[in-house]
Amino acid sequence: MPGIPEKKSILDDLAGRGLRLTSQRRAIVETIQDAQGHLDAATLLKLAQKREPRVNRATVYRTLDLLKRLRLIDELDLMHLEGEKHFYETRSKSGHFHLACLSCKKILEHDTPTFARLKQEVSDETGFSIDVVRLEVGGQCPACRNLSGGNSPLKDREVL
Amino acid sequence: MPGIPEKKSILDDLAGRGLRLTSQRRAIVETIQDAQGHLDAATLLKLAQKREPRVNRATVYRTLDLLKRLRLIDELDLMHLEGEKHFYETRSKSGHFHLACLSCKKILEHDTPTFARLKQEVSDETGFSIDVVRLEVGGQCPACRNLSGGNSPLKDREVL
DNA sequence: CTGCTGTTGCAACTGATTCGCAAATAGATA
DNA sequence: TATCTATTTGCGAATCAGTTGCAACAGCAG
Repeated sequence: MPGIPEKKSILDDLAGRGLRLTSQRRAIVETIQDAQGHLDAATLLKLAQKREPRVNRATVYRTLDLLKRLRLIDELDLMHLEGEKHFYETRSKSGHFHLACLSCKKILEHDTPTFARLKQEVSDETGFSIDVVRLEVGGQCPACRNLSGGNSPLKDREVL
Repeated sequence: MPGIPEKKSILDDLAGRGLRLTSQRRAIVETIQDAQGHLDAATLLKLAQKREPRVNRATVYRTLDLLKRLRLIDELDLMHLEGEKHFYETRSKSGHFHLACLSCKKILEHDTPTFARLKQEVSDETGFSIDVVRLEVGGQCPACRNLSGGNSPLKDREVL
């Protein structure tokens, strides 16, 4: 069973497949790997350009698409809290899932053994070979629950 | 604990909140409720216009947004198999999740008790009050696995 | 160092969704 | 039933994320 790619290996992986290590790809990949949070394409472009000013928007999208298809990164929607853009993280961080607080917009990462079991069960029960699992939870974090007075998280006046 | 809205009750729910039951809303809501599969906004527009020709695209989006915020429908991404559009289903069908075959693009609905347990655990472990859970699995269905000769589902030549 | 081929930049394009505003109308009220 | 008014709608333009065609560029194998 192949291991999940480690910190520095995405570029190695690309090279190993005969793909060219351009300065643009280097900048983009390193930006993703060094990033703390979840990057969207526009942010990734800006950060990558600090390392290599010649990075173009189209190249960012093309590289993200490449890394996605090679399963070196995961694409997240994060419950569309900030519009329809996507977010990305290295696959090495995989295994967890994301909780989005609909009030304060914070993203929390979480994991529990049941998640792994669920994946196994789904595979067993359906016969699917699973490539990607995207689990996203939207709700209200403990802090925001308290602020809103312990009420149901979404009252009419907040919703309408 | 309020029950999950039943077949005919979305319009009642809207009325109960003092929202106006326009012919457009009726057409859109009934279309969603009567639909068999998963509707995207464009398809919903076309189908709703068969019931009420005066339905406009903007109204479809506004109504979907309203129903989403009232938690009467769920929004799905279905792994972006067909572009970036979203799909919708009534919340009464909730509880299951979706498996998308990356080869034949078919969508399979599935459920397993572990899914419910997972939600409960997440809530207990994180203190989140959960409003929406979106679980989507991408992979290859049994039929497509056989067609591709039992190999790993995504070989280089398919990916690059 | 050269050439072949994979990559890139550019700018125009697409497709989904949103917006501002004037006109229409559901539903409460008289 | 006629009237009133806040809500909802249609329209078309705008936005936003992501994509594309093509000529120029640049890894890297030889």
